[in-house]
Amino acid sequence: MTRAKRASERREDSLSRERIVDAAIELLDEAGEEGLTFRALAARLATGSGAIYWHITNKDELLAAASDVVVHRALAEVDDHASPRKAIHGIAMGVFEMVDAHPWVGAELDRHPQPIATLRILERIGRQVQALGAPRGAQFTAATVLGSHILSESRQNAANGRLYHPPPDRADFLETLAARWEELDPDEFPFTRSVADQLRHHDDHAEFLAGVDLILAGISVSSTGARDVPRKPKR
Amino acid sequence: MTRAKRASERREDSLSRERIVDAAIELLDEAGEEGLTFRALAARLATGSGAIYWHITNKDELLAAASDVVVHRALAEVDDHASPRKAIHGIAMGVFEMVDAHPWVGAELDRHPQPIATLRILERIGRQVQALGAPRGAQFTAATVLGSHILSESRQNAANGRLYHPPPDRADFLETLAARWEELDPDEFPFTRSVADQLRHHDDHAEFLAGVDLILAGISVSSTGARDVPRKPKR
DNA sequence: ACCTGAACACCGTTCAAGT
DNA sequence: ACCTGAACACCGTTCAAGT
Repeated sequence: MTRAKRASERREDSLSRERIVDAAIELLDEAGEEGLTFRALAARLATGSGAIYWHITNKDELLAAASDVVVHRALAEVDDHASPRKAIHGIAMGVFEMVDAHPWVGAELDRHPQPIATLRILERIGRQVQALGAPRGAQFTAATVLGSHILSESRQNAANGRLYHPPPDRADFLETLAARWEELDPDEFPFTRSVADQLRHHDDHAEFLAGVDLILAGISVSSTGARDVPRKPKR
Repeated sequence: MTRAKRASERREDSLSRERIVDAAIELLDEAGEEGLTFRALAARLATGSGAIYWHITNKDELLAAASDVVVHRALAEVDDHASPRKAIHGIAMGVFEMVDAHPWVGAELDRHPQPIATLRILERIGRQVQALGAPRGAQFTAATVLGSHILSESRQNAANGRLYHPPPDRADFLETLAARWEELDPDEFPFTRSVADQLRHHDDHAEFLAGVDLILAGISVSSTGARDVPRKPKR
């Protein structure tokens, strides 16, 4: 056993699922989703493209594994021990910054339904929803809504960041966006036009957390409303 | 002018952006995202693949145009004239069913940030948020949160529906999902495991609208809180 | 102006052949 | 058991040549 282990580690440059996934993450971070090809990956690992298939089923599995690693690492750094509201803010910001640093994760997380990485996020949010005292039947809804807000907003932010190369000045970007919205047809887009100007003073982080708090407010209303109902009805 | 118009309509099988987009929608509905290739599209339109490029810039633009048409049609059938809450439910269900019928739209809508189709949805929701009396500064947040919930949940539902071929019995699918969640590591996934059993009696539509109402509750709290603040402060 | 279809520069994946 | 790299069956996109 010790011998077997030593044997597999003897050449630390030998191929392994872990090394492949790490190299894939590097490639994704450097060159984006289109930068991850089996040929480029094989070149980086100094092997043939076919070798990768001995360790990994296909590209989908590779992307899922890469996402899982990145999400896992990001969540490991989030501190849960504050109040539920603060902990949820912490999780939200952790995910936000993780997707900002690895934009491809955002796309991957909802390409497929419920990959393990998404469950990890749901789990961490759900624990805080429980701590918040939400009734049992409402916890799933609450966690899901929080999760989809966090992921959507994170993805949106990351996508905006990578839209142009090189990334323009933040204020310029918002100005361009606001101007575009203001050019929309007044008959078709009255609401969108009416909020366009707010984009000019848009604070991503503040807006993001305001959304989280809006949902938290909804949760606390639902909780108080339903808390009177005993789990096992008396009659 | 009449002559020019007649000339362009003389052969109703001549290529046009509109015909290309319609054919693309057909192909996407029949064969999914991977079914849309320029070769297949050209075959269906009885032309060469290069001809399409005279009318459309590239595949991204084609997907965006196809999504816009489908979203536009779906929203046109939604009735806005009920109470704001009912109208928002109507928009939500309209989007939900549209994505269920055209699963590829769900993926497309958040592949790129703010394509026109997403703005259409935001617009319709935003009008109702205004009607709800949300304060000016909170409208954007409220509409965004509602929009991301609606799109996430719709996409999730559609993705689940297409996961297996042929689609299994609904109850079987939920049972499988619940069982998988219950097999997760108890130390890593206590919350997820604790709600797994609820999946067995999961009602998609009810859960979806419960999420919408949760957010609406949050909006009304924020609104009452802020409504006292006059738009133009007196001092 | 608009269409044709071969050609280009790629992909993911497979597989006989090696060690 | 694990790796190699050529080969297969595709893609999106371009472009000279046609009408």
